[in-house]
Amino acid sequence: METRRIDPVNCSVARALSVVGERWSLLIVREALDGARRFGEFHSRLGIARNLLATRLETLVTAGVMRRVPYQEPGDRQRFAYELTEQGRALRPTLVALLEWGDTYLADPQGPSVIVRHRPADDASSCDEPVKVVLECAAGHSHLAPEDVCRTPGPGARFLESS
Amino acid sequence: METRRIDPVNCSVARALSVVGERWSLLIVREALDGARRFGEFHSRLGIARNLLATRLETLVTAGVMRRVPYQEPGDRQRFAYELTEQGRALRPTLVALLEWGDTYLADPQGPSVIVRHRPADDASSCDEPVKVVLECAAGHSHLAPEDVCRTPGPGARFLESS
DNA sequence: GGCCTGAGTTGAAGAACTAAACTCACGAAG
DNA sequence: CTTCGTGAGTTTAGTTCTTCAACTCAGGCC
Repeated sequence: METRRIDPVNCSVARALSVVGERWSLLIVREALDGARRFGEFHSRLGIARNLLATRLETLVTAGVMRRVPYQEPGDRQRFAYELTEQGRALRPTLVALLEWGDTYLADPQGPSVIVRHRPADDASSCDEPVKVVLECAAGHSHLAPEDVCRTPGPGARFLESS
Repeated sequence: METRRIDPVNCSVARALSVVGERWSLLIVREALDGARRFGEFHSRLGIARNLLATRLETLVTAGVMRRVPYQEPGDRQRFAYELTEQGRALRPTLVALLEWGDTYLADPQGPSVIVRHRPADDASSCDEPVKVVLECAAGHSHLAPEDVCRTPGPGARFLESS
């Protein structure tokens, strides 16, 4: 029998990248996690072209990563802001993983420009220690090395016959 | 005093994305983590255009994510294969995080097509339980929610005066 | 009314991506 | 020694995506 391979196109990584894999998407999400809400904030923080920002925000809203909400500053007309949905906030681990990778291998000589810290919103138990992303299995083994994990087919796997 | 904001361009996420943020880069790394080594393997698994694959592999090699190594099949001439460096393998947590996000929010109705399992290379302690990515702070608080972390300036931070 | 501001939209030029045909180096077959 | 087959790219032409700059649009303010 031929060895079977998991179809690499029917994969959540590919689907995830089709939503947040475009050039500015993850940076927009990062700024949103950091508190950006308005069109102009994203524009001036990132320096992204305005039309592209409009397109990206629309894509992210359509994908359910962000939400377009009306707001009104006193003495100003109604405008729209963009905020993350729960789905969007769930990208935090991905961004922390990328940040860590960048810090480790592409570091600024000065050191990292950003440190992610444990600081709950209610600030009651202000811990403030740096946060890392770790791989952990369901049996409780933690801090797995990249070599200690492998991909296996799941229930939705399609296969390709290797030719 | 004006509130100071961390310069969002001088950031490891942005630097990381400049290396692996292009359309196919992370999928190439994923296939490499799954054992792909040769030009044709990447090409047929991903369906990426050949010229683009050549360009991406060159970019990844230049960036230190992959390495070009000569190999020779018996009765064939010498060719080149591409394998991940340690820097490339370190992208595993990023890919697991993306996979998890995709599984959670963009799932195939059949269920996930890929499950990442704890299975060390030497297979001695074959645990095989599914692996997740978790946020953990240096004080040992684990399984932090996205809301429980925040970004703070590090030693290499540049600031922008908000205008 | 005329001016200002934030939030987009439009349009032209340049860069990136796709697809398919082409080249190249070698080993094997005749 | 000539031809054929194969893996690994390269070339080229066409399409799509990004960028940049200029323009529009709606309301508030003078």
